[in-house]
Amino acid sequence: MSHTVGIRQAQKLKTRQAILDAALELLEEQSLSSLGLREVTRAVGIAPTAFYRHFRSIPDLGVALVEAALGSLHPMIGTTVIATDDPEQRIARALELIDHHVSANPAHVRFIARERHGGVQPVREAIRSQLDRFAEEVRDELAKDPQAHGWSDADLLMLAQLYVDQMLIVASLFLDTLDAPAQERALVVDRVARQMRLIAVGRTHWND
Amino acid sequence: MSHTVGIRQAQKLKTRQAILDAALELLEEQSLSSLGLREVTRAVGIAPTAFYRHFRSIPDLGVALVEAALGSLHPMIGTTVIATDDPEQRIARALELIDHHVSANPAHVRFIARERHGGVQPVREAIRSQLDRFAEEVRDELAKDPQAHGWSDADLLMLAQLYVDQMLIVASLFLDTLDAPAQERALVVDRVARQMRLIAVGRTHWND
DNA sequence: TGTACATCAGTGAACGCGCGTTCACTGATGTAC
DNA sequence: TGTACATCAGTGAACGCGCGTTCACTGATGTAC
Repeated sequence: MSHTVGIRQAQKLKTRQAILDAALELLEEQSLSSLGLREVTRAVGIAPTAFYRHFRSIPDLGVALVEAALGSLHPMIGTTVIATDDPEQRIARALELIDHHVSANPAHVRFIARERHGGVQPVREAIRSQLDRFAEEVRDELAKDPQAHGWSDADLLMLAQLYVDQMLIVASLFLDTLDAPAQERALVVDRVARQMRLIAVGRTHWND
Repeated sequence: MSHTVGIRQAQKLKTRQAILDAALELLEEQSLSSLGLREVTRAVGIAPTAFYRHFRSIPDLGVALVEAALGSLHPMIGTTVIATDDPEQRIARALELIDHHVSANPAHVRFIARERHGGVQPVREAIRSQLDRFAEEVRDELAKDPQAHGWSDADLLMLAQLYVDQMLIVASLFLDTLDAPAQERALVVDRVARQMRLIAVGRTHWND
């Protein structure tokens, strides 16, 4: 009656996750295009051939990592973009969310930054596809804002894309600053906050 | 009397350049961290061991490529930033210059985009160092502009950094659009022009 | 100008090593009756 | 519930191959006299 997950399937998922975790850790210090299949399985503690039970190749594993890194982020878009009416609080809230995410998932963020323009085409495409989705979702959120009156759909999309690119730049800066002294970190946060403020000012006066 | 360059030295420089060229071409389809020494020398048509007469390692070659890709670009900063008083023409001129540069040096641009966050630390650091110099140079140009009245040095630097980041995003977009139909290309140009326009608007009203 | 020696860019053989992939296998889990 | 068979995640040996690096070398170029 109760169709349990199945011991076999559960174990398989566990191994698959172990492969993803090990790969992500190895990728902190190298690119996907130089990651070895044997290197990964050695880190997991399984035979090299077991890899093929889960992925066809390393690029295939990379595409799965893109999904793991970005797939779960879409629900966050809504809460980040709207948040509050005060622009200053909006910026602070966004930076805080990015900061938390980077601190909690540094390897995921590094992987995306590295492979977005990396040497493995299917992975580049998977990342681009996810980022395009983010831009559309941000645009849809922006459209709900009363400030969006008088904005064409094209203008909303270009602003959304600007925000998405900025989000990645900020995430990458935060990543590079993870081990830096708090003082230096504060300078970076201050700087990106100013940049987002300038964009907000441009947004306010766009239709002047 | 006339100290000629020396046949030996001239030939050595020629081989060195051939190595750099071959590496750059191989890097169109892969990352530096997976580029092989033998792969490069095979493409050049020299023995693998000859590589060591010019570079200590592949990362060392990568650092030389950074210099080749970005070192000659500094003089361009001045002409790009000032150019004209009309903001709209300034944007058009900047996009044109980036377009020309990407069309003329696609492999250089791809290399920088790929390795900026790539898996080879000394190369990442060389790129970052060059980009920091660009930001300072842009800031210095911005400071000369009458529009810079009432701007703190920190504000000028954050704007300069925004411009440099934007320049890289635009270069990367142009690169991805090199083989695209003219129509799609025009859409991308239009979009980034709008984004730069929004930043210009933000700049104009920054001290309101 | 000619000669004798020094330099050094590029060669080619050799090395040990880790790679990705194949294959037949094992044994625990799943399923049909 | 028990039994007999099917499935399939993970194994381990084997393969051919290209890798980075070492070393002693060659022969054209450079230099001192």
